[in-house]
Amino acid sequence: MDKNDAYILERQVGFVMRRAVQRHIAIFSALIPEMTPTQFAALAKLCELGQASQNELGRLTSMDVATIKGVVDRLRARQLITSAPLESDKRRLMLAPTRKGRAMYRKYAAQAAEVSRQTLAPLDEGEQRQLMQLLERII
Amino acid sequence: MDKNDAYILERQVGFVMRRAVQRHIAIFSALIPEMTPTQFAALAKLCELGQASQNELGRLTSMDVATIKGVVDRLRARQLITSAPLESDKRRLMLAPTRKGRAMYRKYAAQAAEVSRQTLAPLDEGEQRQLMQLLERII
DNA sequence: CATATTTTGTTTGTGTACAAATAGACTGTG
DNA sequence: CACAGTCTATTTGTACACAAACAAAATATG
Repeated sequence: MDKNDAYILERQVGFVMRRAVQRHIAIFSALIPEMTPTQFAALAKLCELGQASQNELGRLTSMDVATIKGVVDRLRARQLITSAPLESDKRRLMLAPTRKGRAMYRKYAAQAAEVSRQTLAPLDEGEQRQLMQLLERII
Repeated sequence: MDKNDAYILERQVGFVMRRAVQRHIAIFSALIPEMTPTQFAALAKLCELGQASQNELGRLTSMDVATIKGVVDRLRARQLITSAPLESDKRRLMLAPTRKGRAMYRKYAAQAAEVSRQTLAPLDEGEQRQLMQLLERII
């Protein structure tokens, strides 16, 4: 194996992305210690939609069925959302934010935007746009 | 709140990075089902170093003490690495890859590079370099 | 030299994340 | 209508990821 072919961990996208996510999560939990990024994502999406079934919410927030279940359980335990089986389709568990959940979302939406700003702070505006566009293309 | 100030989940760096990491991990586990990205990272770094203490390896692979312990335990259970307390510093647990571990690393190093290529495949070469540089700056 | 501090590793608890198996409810097609 | 296939949700098991608390060993400092 040539030296130029050497596998260098620090130069692999996966490794660099993992570290960038770690920093992002650290910023998030410093600014919003009350909940995790995942929980906030689910709550935010549910507030945007008004209501959604559990699987639906999972798909829209990129969480698989087992993951969204855990997130929903924890949000419900904190009374940020409610869940009720749907009459017209007894498989579905319809979710909706509670008043407390909507208040929580409103309270932290600006902070959550600030998390994004701080995460991207080392870059200028053009670079930030570039990074977002490049990331969106490798999803 | 103005419409332009609205919090849009899909436009937050954290969300986009999380999805990009999900795709990357899916590619990794399709190409290298025998181990996880994290395990491969630890094994690769240990093969590069020859030996290292557990905490040292954790720092170099960006895993905290609890995480690296679990990863090391699993690698050791599969006899890919060995661990032994160091005589000269009895706190330290010195790790080293086994012959089997080095063989595993050699076997999959090329595949791991291919994982990076496939992850970045939607981008041309210049864009790939750009993305890597931008990511490295937000770590 | 004695003790305060730091470092290494372990343990426990919580929270993603995904695979696979299961059960119940719906839908489409013959 | 029957029933095959699909969809929703749950459960179990494995694997990161981090915080906090702890013990033992090493180092620094007075």
